[in-house]
Amino acid sequence: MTRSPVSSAAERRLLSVTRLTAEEGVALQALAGKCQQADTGNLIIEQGQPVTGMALIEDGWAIRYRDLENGRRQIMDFVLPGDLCDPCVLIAERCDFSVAAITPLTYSLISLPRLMELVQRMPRIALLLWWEEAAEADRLRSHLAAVGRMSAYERIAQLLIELWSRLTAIHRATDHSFICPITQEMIADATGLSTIHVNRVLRRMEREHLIRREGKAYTFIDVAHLQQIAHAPMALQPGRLLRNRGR
Amino acid sequence: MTRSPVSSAAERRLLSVTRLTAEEGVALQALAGKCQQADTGNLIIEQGQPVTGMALIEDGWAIRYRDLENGRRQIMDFVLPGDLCDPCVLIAERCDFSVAAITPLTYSLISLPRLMELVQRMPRIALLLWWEEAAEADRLRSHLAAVGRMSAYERIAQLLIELWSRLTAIHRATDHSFICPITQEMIADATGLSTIHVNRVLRRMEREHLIRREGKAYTFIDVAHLQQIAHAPMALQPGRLLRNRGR
DNA sequence: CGTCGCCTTGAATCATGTCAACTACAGTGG
DNA sequence: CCACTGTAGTTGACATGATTCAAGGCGACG
Repeated sequence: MTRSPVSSAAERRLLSVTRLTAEEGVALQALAGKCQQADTGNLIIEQGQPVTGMALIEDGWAIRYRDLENGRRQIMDFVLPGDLCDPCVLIAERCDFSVAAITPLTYSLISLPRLMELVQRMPRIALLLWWEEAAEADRLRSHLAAVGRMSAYERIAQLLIELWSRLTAIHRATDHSFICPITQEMIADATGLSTIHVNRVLRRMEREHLIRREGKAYTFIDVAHLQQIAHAPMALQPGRLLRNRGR
Repeated sequence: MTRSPVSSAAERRLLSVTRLTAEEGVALQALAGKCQQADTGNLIIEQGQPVTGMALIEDGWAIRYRDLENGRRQIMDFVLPGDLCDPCVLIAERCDFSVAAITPLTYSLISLPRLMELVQRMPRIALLLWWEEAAEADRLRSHLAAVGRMSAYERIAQLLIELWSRLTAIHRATDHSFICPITQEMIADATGLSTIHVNRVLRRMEREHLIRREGKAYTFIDVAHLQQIAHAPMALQPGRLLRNRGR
């Protein structure tokens, strides 16, 4: 198997076990060729539509969600810079969820044929995508456990901790502060609560000196306590196949 | 790429887009070599432990779940005959969930090294596993949406419909009846409800002539209505890479 | 024939949802 | 500059779905 810049970028990504770094993002993006913009509210992927490619988020936030009847909505997770938007693209005919930008978004789109060709040439890329899929399943399980079995207070603490640690991994959180461009309604749709109750819980956390908020800026005053409330789990670690990168 | 019985079994599975048939199970099991038994309550996979192999369920039921503090528990999904237990094995160092038999269980275990070797030889196997992973993620998303945004009534209807259609796919449900060896406590842990409330909802469904129950046997009296209540989504369909099986 | 797991039911309680009203602020057009 | 509009956040009063507590039933099994 020959080495190419892309392969090494992917492998570095595996090594770091975090989201893609900006550098790696650029490398993969170079491969993809096309770079696109989306405005707040634009759909990147639409529930039920055939998927045409895979998106690598360069900058900005998106949500992955599903619309139910009655206008109900469940947010599966938040898509951050460096995230691969839908690795399932290679595997499934059409997605069962939508992805929408919630801030202005920069992303590069890798078309399906291009991606398939790449995967044929470098099977390790498929492993990377699979790992991405597994990591998402991992987050889904944590999320499910939270929504199914934890109190509103715990769920929201967990969401805040998760966002903070993911942002820290991509160096978008300084110290114990981060900019979080999501509305309380989105927190509600992610945690399975009502908007109003989310507000009450956030205010309670402020009253209890766990967090501070100024507009979209969140600051953790007592991280340890917050983590304890959230019963914060560890993130998925890569296994042998991805770790031993021998020839 | 050479053809082997295993490869063709796997491909048939892809074609059928359902769980593995008994025949295919036997084929893969032959490959695996070891066949094992587990009693009700035995752990197949333990949360946090390094994974040593992948299990293909031959017969019996299991649950995939996570234990939280306070004795709370979230059941992620039910593992049925023909299911591959943890494809994530190739990808992740250790699982973030447990799998426990809830009936006497027959399964074949494919050890990790064996599996890795097989995947090297036949990359399409990796795609199959990946697809399995994607299908599970799909079920997780439906499950999350149900727990986060649907009423107890809807959630339980959805669970019943899901089990019924999965059992139908492997020919373990006749007509509108099936044997469902799960306790109401498990339904509660899967749907994020209390045991008592699960009971009330089930009784209500009986009163409303939606279902009938005799011990572990469930019968749907009004499937259409039940599906409507459940807002039953379609299951994941495989995409191009798996569908076009050209050379 | 006692014990244990599972199911069932009623009454009281609680967490969370709903409704309604109000504030704050940003954008927009006159 | 103002009036207007819309979106997001905040708060109280009240409603309700779901939980908890408590008690009992029923069948399986040693």
